[in-house]
Amino acid sequence: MCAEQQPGQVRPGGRTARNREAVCRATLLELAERGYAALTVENVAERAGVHKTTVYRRWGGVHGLVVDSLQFAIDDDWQPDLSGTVEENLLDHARVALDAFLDAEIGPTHTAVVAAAFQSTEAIEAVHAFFADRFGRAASIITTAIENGELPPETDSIAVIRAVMAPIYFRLFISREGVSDGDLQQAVQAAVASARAGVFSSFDQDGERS
Amino acid sequence: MCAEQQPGQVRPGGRTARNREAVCRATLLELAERGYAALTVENVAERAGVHKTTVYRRWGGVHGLVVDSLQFAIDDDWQPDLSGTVEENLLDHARVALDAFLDAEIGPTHTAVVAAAFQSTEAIEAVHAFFADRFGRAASIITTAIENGELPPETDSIAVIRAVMAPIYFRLFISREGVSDGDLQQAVQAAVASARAGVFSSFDQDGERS
DNA sequence: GCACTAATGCGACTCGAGTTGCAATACCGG
DNA sequence: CCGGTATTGCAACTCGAGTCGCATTAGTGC
Repeated sequence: MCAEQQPGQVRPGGRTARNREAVCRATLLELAERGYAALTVENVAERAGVHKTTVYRRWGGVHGLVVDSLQFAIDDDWQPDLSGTVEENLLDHARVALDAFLDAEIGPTHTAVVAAAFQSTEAIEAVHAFFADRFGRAASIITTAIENGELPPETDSIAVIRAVMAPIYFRLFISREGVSDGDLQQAVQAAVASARAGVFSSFDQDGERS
Repeated sequence: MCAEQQPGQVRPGGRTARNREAVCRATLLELAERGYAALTVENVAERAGVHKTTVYRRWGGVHGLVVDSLQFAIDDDWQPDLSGTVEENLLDHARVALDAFLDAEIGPTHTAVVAAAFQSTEAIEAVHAFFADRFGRAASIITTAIENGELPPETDSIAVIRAVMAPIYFRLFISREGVSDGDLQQAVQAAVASARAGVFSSFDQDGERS
C-alpha cells in the first residue's frame, strides 16, 4: 500500500529510499508536534523537502503516511523480558507498552494509527497486524510461565496477554479515563487470576465472529 | 457546547427544538448510511432542510454534530436486568452493549463519537461521560451480587463492569479482531473470577494518573 | 396584536486539500 | 559513460469545507 508500482520495473534506488525516510521522519515530527488532527500532507511534504504531489502519489494521503510511518518507526526485534515471575514480566510488558503510547516521539504515531483505523481500511489492517505481532511475541511470557508451573497448562497465552492489555487501551482510547500504574497492576493481577481459574484454558470456541 | 448563546436571552422555542431534532436525525441517518469518514456538514444540513451556516453556528462542525446526536439518541432510562446470576446478568449486559455498537441505526453514532474523541475535546468529554453513566448504572449488577453473597464484599463494582467491557471494546475498536459471543462469555467469566479472587476489592489505589 | 431581538437564510468569499498534464531529473542496465 | 524509464518537480486547476456580512424570519414579553 505504501507504493503501488506495478509497472515492469521497481526502482528501490537511493533517492526513493531517502525520500521515504525523509517523509516518514517528517510525519513522525508533525504528529509529535501538532497531533493527528492537524496532520496534513502539505506540511509533511514541505518538512521533508519533497513536493506534495510525490506524497500523494506514493502514500495516497494522510492514512498512508501514518501507516507507513508506524512501520518505519517500530522496533522490529523486540522481545519480552522473561527473567521474573509471570506477574513481574506481565507488569513490565504492560509498562513498556503503555510508555510506547505515551512517549513523546513515537506515541503520537501509535495513537494516530488507531485513530486512522476509524477511517481507512489499510490502517485497520496495520493496527490488526501490529497487535497480532506484539501479542504473539509477548505470549512467550505465558508459555514460559506454563513451563514453570505458574499457570495451568492448556492456557491460551495470547488470551492472557490480551486480557492484560485490553483494560489499558480501553482506558486510554475508549473511555478516556487515564491510566495509573495501579491500573496496570490490577490488570495483571486480574489476568493471572483468571488464567489460574482456568478461564483462558483452550476450550471449544463456539459462537461465530461478527 | 451544543450552542453557545451567552447573549442575555436564550430562546429554546419551537423552531430551535425542531431544528435540533431534524439535524440530529439527519446526522444519525448520514452516519448509518455513509459512515463517519464521509460525514459532512453540508450533507447533514441539506438532509435536515437547514442552511449549513446554521449548523456551523450551533454545532461548530462535525464533532459537535456527532456529540449532540449521541445525546439525542441514547436511551436515558436504561437499567440493567438483575433477575439472574451475576454471570447471566453480566453476559446479558455485555450483549446489549455490543448490540448497541453493532446496531444499524445507532451503532454508527456510538462508533463515530469514539472516533471523534481522537480529534475533539468535546467528544472526549462526551465519551467519558457516556461510559461513566453506563458503568454507574451497570454497577447495580455487582452490588446486587455482593448482597446475594455471589461476590466478596468490598468489591469495586465499577471495576468489574469495566473488566467485562474492556476486552469487548478493545477487540472492536483497537485491535480490530472482531467479537464473538464466546468472547463475551470469556470476558464475563474472567471478570467474575478476578472479582472472586479479590483483585477488585477496594484497596488503597496508589500510583498517580497519567 | 406589536415591538424587540434571537435565530435562521442567503450568497459571496477565502483557503486548503487533492488532481492532472507536462517537463525535468535521477536511477538502472548495458 | 549513455540511453531508457521510473520517479519527481512544477504549476495550474477543481472542489468542497468553513467564514462573513447582511437581509429575513420567527419566538418572546408586553
